[in-house]
Amino acid sequence: MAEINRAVKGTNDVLPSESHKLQFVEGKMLEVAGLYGYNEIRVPVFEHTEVFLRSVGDTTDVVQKEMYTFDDKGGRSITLRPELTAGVVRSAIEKGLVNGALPVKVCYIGGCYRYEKPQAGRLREFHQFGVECIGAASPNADAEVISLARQVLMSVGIEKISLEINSIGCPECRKDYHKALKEYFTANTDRLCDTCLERLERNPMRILDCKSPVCSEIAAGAPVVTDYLCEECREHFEGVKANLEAMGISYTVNPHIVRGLDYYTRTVFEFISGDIGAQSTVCGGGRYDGLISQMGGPKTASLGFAMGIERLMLVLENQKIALPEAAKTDLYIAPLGDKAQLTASSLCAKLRGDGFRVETDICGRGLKAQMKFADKTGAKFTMVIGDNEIASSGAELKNMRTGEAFPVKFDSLSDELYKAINKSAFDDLAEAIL
RNA sequence: GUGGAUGUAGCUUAGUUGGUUAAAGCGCCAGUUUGUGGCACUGGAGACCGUGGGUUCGAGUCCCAUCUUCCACCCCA
Repeated sequence: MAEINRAVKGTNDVLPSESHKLQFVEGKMLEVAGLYGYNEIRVPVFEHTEVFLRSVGDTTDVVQKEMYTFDDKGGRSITLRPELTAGVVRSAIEKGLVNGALPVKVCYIGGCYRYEKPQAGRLREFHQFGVECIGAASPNADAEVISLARQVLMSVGIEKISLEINSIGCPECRKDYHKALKEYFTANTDRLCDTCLERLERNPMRILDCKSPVCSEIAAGAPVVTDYLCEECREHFEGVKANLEAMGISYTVNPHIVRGLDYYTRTVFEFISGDIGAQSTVCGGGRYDGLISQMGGPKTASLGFAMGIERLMLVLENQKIALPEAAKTDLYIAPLGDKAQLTASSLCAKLRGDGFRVETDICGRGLKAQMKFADKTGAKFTMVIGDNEIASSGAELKNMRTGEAFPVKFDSLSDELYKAINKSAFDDLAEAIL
């Protein structure tokens, strides 16, 4: 197929028959975030490349080989955001949010771009929902953010998902840990895979989540981060766990979760589903106490998470979790002839003004074809208008589910329709219960 | 970036050992006499058989390349 009618590799179209599901899920995200005091922030899809180099980290795979980077016509190096934290933090510093009332609590929904090889749950354009809590150092902030993520998942109907947490310490205690790790892995140098040999120099913690059987076998016996935490980090981690328990949130400590973005400190966590293939992390996040100052702002303890919306939708699909149906047309008006068409247009305008979902023929089709269309699109009611109806200023309102019809007057149509819709919904509900 | 699988109408597929105008179901459109959907019947539109090469008298069918999609590695949401 020619490029002109082919979507770019790794991109996805959300078709009109599917979009209501996303609207529902995104609505829940914003709603739950609101319950915790988070308001939406919207930041640009692209930033100066430097923003990501400094935050995400120039040793990460994301920065090294996955970014969409280009020079704009003004000679600036621009990058399509591979994640949203960097831009949000940049904005919070630039617009002075970090100098206002703390904590700054924001959430976001938006597209992210990474040049990766697509597979299940991994796209080149994908969407994240996330929150950032800037200026909160206490462990109950960590637990609250985790609770928020969990409530979002539950609000869309997901129950089968596990939470794993870990603490990777602060830069201070991590030094000791890195040293211990290096000693341990250096003793096994001959058996590690090539990439892990490189990691040994740059970031030995990454060896811990290497999937190669040999490396993971070696990693299984490696020193555990949580044994190397300094007193403050240890206390913080204990505080996080105590708060999670107080909120009735079950978790498992997995000392091998190491987030791939450089800015994380102390608490890191993931929500993991076994139902969506190899890309099992639906939500990942943690604390990044050093990031704000690293980006040129004041020293501000902060944390957040990001949730992959496409992955979340995969979980819903694979766990067969039902979502609300798309809204249907309330009334389809079928006119017969030109004069009736004008009357139909007039009635449509009135009803739509009153907030009803109303459709009429815009293809010049015959009555039968119009009824078929109304049926296929799931219209709740139909109404045929011809010369007789114009003369009497009234018509029959037909319930498409039951086939019943009853007369209504044009001048009280909104009221009649309102009643009919409610009665029908009530009858359907009663029928469903019985 | 590395591996494996896939690719025929909008969708799901058939297409025998390569042989003339590439089938079917669903969907779509229009009809089956006078102003009413869901059923049935009839008809119609719609495919350069992913793309480009090659082998051959002849290729949807064989070979090569390339792209897409899918799956895994890697990475991460």
